[in-house]
Amino acid sequence: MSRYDPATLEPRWQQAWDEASLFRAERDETRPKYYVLEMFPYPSGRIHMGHVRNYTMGDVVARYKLARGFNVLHPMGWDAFGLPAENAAMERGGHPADWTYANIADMRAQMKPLGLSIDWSREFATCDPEYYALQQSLFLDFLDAGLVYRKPAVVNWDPVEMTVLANEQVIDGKGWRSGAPVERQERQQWAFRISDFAGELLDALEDMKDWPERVRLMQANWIGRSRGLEFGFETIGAPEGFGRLEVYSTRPDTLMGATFAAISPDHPLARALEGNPAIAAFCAEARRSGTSEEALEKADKTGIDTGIRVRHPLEPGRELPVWIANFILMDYGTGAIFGCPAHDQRDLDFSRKYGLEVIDCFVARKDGAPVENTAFVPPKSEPVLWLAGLGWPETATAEEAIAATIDRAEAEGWGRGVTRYRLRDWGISRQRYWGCPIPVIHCPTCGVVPEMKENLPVALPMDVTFDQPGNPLDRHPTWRNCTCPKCGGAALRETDTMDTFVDSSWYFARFTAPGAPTPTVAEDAEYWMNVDQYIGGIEHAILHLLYSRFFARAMHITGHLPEKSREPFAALFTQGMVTHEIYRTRDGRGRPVYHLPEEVETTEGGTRLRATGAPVEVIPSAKMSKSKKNVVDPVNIIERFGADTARWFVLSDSPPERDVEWTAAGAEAAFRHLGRVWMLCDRIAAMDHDAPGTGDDDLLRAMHRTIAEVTTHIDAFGFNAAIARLYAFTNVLARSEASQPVQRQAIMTLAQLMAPMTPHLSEDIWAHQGGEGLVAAAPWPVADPAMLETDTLVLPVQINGKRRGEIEVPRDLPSAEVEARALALDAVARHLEGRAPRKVIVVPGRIVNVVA
RNA sequence: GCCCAGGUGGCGGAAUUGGUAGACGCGCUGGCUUCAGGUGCCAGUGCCCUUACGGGCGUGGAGGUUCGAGUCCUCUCCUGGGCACCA
Repeated sequence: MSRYDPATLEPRWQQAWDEASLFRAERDETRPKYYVLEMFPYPSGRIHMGHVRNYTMGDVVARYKLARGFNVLHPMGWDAFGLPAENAAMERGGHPADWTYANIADMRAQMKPLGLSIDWSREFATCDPEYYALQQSLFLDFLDAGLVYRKPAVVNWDPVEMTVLANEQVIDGKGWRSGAPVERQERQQWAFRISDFAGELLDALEDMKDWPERVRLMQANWIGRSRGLEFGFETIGAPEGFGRLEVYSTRPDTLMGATFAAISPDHPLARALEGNPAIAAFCAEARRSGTSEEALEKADKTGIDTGIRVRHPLEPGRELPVWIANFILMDYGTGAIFGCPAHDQRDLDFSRKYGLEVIDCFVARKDGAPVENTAFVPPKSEPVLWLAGLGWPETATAEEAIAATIDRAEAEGWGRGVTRYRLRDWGISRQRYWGCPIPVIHCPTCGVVPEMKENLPVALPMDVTFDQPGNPLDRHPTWRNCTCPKCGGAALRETDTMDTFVDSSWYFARFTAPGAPTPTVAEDAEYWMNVDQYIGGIEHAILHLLYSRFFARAMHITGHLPEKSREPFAALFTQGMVTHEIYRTRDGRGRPVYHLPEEVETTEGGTRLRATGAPVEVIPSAKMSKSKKNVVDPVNIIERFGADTARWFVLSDSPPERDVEWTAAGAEAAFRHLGRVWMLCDRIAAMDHDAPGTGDDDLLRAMHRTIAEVTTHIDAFGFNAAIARLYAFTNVLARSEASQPVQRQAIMTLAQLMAPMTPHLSEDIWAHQGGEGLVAAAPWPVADPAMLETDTLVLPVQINGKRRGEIEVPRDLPSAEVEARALALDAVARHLEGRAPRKVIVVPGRIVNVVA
């Protein structure tokens, strides 16, 4: 008897699939297509268990759909632009392109042994000049269609590195590398007009039933539609040109409680006042904090009185002070608000800090007390008792009061109702080298001029260094120099590159025609689009997916995608992370020291270091991270156990949408199980073909039930539950004494049902049992409904909702008879203690409950 | 701070529309095989009381709806994720 040896078995079958071109996707209008896509990876150089899980899930879907007769498209590529390549160049020298392509080669070599059913002929990287040239042509088409413009936007500027920093690179207001205080700076930025699509992107979510509810909710909140009042305050003492101050509020019902107005430090009025050194100093300080919403919300609320005042629109005699406040965002609304401290916690904190007045507009209907240190903010649909209403009923809800205020403002002409979105336009300019150059030219005579399509790509120069601060494109001796496409005069190239989210916003469309000279090909897009199943991490729930939805619309408007592709992802699945325990000890000074899994051992006495026997603290279920040393390298796992074990384990232990904890014991158990299945196959092959067996029918019934259950679970993405059924069936088969032909049928069906998860082992079993062709190409087994029926049922019998016994009854026994048999049970008689039951509930085919 | 998700045995988790809580796996315990280098097989395993029969308690906590709640409702605690230049 030979041993289960994945190291020899797996490469053999990968070669067989290759030779059969089994996963090569060809357009074929006579067959239904199925496009399954996993979010493509960033080429960091090493695959991790998260990749294994993500791509295994996609592979299960792809292989299953292939077996169900679909023409499957399952491609792979690389999200290859981005900061890490530049950081590597800075730290180690070399060029980002070399680093990136070497990483891609390494990662591809690590992925291939997983045996994924990928059409590798369609592979590309977003940093390929062929890809970004087409992205530049899309940009020009978008520009032409009015979907792109330039606007000033606020960025994190590191004055030492002379570069713009990502939010994650700003730590406590300082640059992560330089340690220099970061400044908020306004720069001209290219932006996509995604906010023009805000309403549409929001409304369309409604129909996207095959997206997770929470992702749709997160996107809806992100887009953030609100209805409010916009109006202008008349100002007193403001500089020339600032006669009115436009404000926006979603709570105009609290206007009578307004006690101050506040503007963003980036508001034009604030800038106009910077002649005052105190104001200039305040604004400079405010701009020093990060630009993220989180940083603004968490920062202490501070402000400065400008000395300017505004007139209350309904009580012209009342004047409100105008403050500059650090928590007002220039990007939202008009960058100016009126503050009503009684009904907004931030405004209240601010008012208490600076001694501003607090006026209650309404109080709770029961025990309504004036506001002290907690703002009164009940749900808008709740009736409240109005102290400062504007003619609406004394117990109106905020919703009613808001509508009434807007109506009145419009009737009296001092304000208007406005629907606004929280969603801002998508700023795509990055002052970085390793990205897709924005194909425009700055001409001293013609201004901003698009590059001509025949000159694309605007290619990144290779002769650059990263040893000085700033963007290498800015300081390149010749790259910027060009001629203006309009007037032919000397001009300069744009040195900003595009946000890498642009690269990933259309790669799924490019996969439908990866070699074409145009971004897409109509026939291919028409046939392959949309992505039937998209799979990726929840961390992309908002940005990547929202940008892609916008991009698909923009590509439709510019003629690159069909109408149906406005929503490019028919179904979305968000998978959880792979986690692992962290092993921690403390050094002499109490600082944490982390240990690799192989450095520790767990016995009855607890977990200890192998080397010293020192006790180790175990922290469960932590995201794998190099600094915590709790990473498991898939390459090592595949070497030791084979790809099928890795695939089986990452699917088996947790529901796909949740995190899975990698454990060495679990991986070993998976390996042992696959070995058992393999030996089972061997045993069945060696059986006497003609010897009589017992229990043929039982085994066949179990087999058909397993087919039905596994199929249902795979359809519902319940891979862990499918695997549980496969375990159970394997146990049944292992104990079966059925005849050889029936056992052979059972093991071959088992191989088929396991094939999406463990494709190599399944091929081997299939071949061993004399199956025809490749199991990967065999049609999916179908359960015989007649074999799923049973003649009798076991019904639990409850007394007052507690299970006390069970009865076995014929399937179609009438309820009255079921009731009689249940009452005849000893346990029922004992609990009734001679009394008649008050009620008996019989749920046919389910349960009997006796109410005593 | 705001938004979202999740809490079920020692562990990962299972459980059509509200209908036998703990499937399946890990771990652990006992036994068999004698395999000496990660073996196989059998049995048991939520907690507590009980020799047994049987009983009580159990899905983060508190209340509620129901013949019946892991599932529905209200409040609450804890953990994880996202927050626009990380990809």
